[in-house]
Order: sequence, then C-alpha cells, then structure tokens
Amino acid sequence: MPGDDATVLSTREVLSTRELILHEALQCFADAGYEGTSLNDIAAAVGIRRPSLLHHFESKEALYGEAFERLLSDWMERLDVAIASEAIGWEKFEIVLSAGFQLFEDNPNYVRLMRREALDGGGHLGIDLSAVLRPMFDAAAEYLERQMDEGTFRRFDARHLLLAAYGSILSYFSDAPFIDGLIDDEALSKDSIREHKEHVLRFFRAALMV
Amino acid sequence: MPGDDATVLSTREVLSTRELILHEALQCFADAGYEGTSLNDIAAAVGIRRPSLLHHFESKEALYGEAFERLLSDWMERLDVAIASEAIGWEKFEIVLSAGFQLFEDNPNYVRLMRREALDGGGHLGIDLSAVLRPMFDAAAEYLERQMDEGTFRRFDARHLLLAAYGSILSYFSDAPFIDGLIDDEALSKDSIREHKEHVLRFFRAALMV
DNA sequence: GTCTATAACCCGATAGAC
DNA sequence: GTCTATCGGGTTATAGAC
Repeated sequence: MPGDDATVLSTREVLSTRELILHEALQCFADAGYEGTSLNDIAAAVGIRRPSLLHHFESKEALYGEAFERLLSDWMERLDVAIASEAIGWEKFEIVLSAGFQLFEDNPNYVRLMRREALDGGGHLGIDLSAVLRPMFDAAAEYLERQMDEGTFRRFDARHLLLAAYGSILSYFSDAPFIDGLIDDEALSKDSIREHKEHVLRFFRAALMV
Repeated sequence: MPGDDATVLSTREVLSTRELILHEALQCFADAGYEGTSLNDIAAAVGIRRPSLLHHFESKEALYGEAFERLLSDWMERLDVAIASEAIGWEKFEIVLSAGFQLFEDNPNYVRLMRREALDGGGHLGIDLSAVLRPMFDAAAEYLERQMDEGTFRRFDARHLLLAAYGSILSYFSDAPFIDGLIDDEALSKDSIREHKEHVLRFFRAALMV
C-alpha cells in the first residue's frame, strides 16, 4: 500500500532516529515553510534536543534537501508507473490524473511543501524543480497532442491544458485550510476528495471528448 | 476636513511615507513570505532605518495586516463590479473570470501573498480570508446553479467547478517562477498571460456549453 | 520624523562531557 | 547518540537624542 507517511511506529519495529527526524521535518516544513520552522520545532516533535538533531544532519539546509529529495523521487516513481500504462485515449489521461490525486491524498502535507517550493522558485534547494519535472511534462503534452491529431480529443493547447489541470488539482490540496471555509465539508475528508476528483475528471472529460 | 495649508501639507507627507512603506512591504512579503522578510528588508527598500518604520506601524504584524487588508478590499471592489454585470449566461461567467485574470495580471506579486495566506490558513492574520470571500463564492455558485437549472450550462457541481477554476487561474500566476521552467516563454509575459487566459476560457466554455 | 543605541530574545551551529 | 553550555549572528521592539 502506498503512503508510508502513515506508517505507524510500533514498539517492536522502531525506525532509526534519522528516519524519525526526516518524517517530522517534512511535517514541520510543510506546515510552516522553511523559514517558519526552527530546528527546535523539529527536535521537539522528535523528542530530542536541537544539538542531537545536528548530529544526524550537518545543517538545516541539508536536512531540508534530503527530505525534499526523498519526497520528489517517491512521487516521480509513482507517476512513472501511471505514465507507462498501456491504456489509450481518455482512459490513460484518467489514469494519470487519478495517480496525481492518489499521490496527494496519501501525502496531504507534502503537497504544501511542493507548493511552497513552486512559490519560491526553488530558492532553498540546489535542484531545479521544474527541470526535474519537465521531461514528464513534455511527455504528457506530446501524448495529448497525439490524441488531438488523431481526433480523439478536442484540440486545445496541450501545455496550457496541463497547467490548468496541475493548478486545479494541486490547489485543492495545498489550499485545503482555506477551502475548508468555502465549502461545508472538510476539504481533505475522504468523501470530499473523491467528490472533487470525480468532478474534475468529469469536467475534463466533457471538455476534451468530442 | 478643512484646515490651514501647513496642516494639509504635513498630513500629505505623512500619508505618502506610510503609503511608500505599505507598497514596499507588500512587495517584500509577496517575494519572501511573512517569516522570510525582516523589517530591515522593508526599511532598506523604503530608504529609511528600521526604527523609523516602527514609528509608522506599531509592529510587524500590524504592518502586514494593514497591507493585506488594503489588497483584499481592492480586489473585492473590482470583483464586485464584474459580478454586478448585467450580462447573462456564458458572457457573465467570462466577464468574472476575465476580471480575475486582469486582477492578477495587474498585481502579479500580490497573488503570491494571497497564495501564502491560503497555504498557512490565515495564520498571520486576525481576519479569516475564506469567511471574507465566502459571500462571493456563494453568489457565484448560485449563479452557476441557476444557469444549470435553466439548461444554459451542462450540469456540474457548482462549488467544485469554482474551486477548479480558482486553482487553475491562481496557480498560473502564483507558481510563475516554477512554470517558467516548464514552458519556453516567460509565464508572466503579456503574450503568455493572454494565451493562458484564452485557453482557460475556451476550455471552460467547451465543458460548460451544451 | 528620523536617527543611534540598546534591550531581550531566538536562531543555527559548535565544543566537549557522558 | 544524546546531552549541557555557549558562541555569534539575526530578529523585533523600545528609549531617548536631534
């Protein structure tokens, strides 16, 4: 089952301290951003003192970088599986979008971390987020264009279409605290997520299918 | 209101300094977030020292709050005009969406500030962002539902539809540094914005119109 | 209104004992 | 691996001179 974020720490199978730190650090960074979280916050969440933390990671930036890289590689791995699917036409598009939703549903906090990186333009990190994701973006755009050429999809600008999909899906998760106040249900409840996913898929289908 | 010339002049000077501080503060907060900007940064941008800044605003939080409230009321005023339009059917929907685009295009930096507020759930502020915007959100949803009842629009969940539109439009502006790396043009160039706007409108039209 | 000087605090990071 | 203690630098905010 995906989503080892939800892994429960049993008393028998204890995770290494490093792993514990990475887990809590991601939570804190997602909640308050890079500048907004101190090593004290992370150390307190783990249950150790700040200097002990810096014994495992040589700096705050190193800790952030490692946590973010782990998240990113996990996401790319899962998206690759969806993209490699042999489905065709609308079904394949639906599979990829669903994978995106599942990704975010399994790691609701991490979405906000990704969003903060996009906002800052990757300032905290050496790696260029858009450069890493661009191959996937190009592949998806080319797939859409092929479908439009074949007449399976109505013709749109594939890249702007993908950007619109990216924004509408990601925002629902990243802005959940804000959206909570706009709708009556809790945005991140299982029912609300399913409802939003089904709506977005139905909406894109109506626009794309001739 | 009436007063001798000296009083008027000095009042104007006070306001212009305050105004200058508010302007630079918005820029800084949008660029680096609340925690990421220091009063030194703002003071340097204005060209004064930090203590002088705190002579005009009693705290960093007060400065942030006032800047944000001004931005918010400006936006609501402009959106109200669009919503009060007497157009009907698709045209009215297009007018409101276009107003949103124009809003963001005119204040590209402020979009990022709004996004940061949505991410944090309004942590820095006393005011509840979603509570302020909810009346507009409800009005828009009821308008959409009326159109669907009349058969002008294909039936979707109006609220999830609005959330999707909100995400796809806002993200394009807020994540511009990230999107720059995904497309070949600059995301916030006049041409790119017009292109994205026209695409989103055409896309929503294809999905909504029966 | 703006300034210098300073108070009080929190931060990341290091040194060294256990 | 974890701790106490501490350094050096940053922050907001205040006091008081000009």
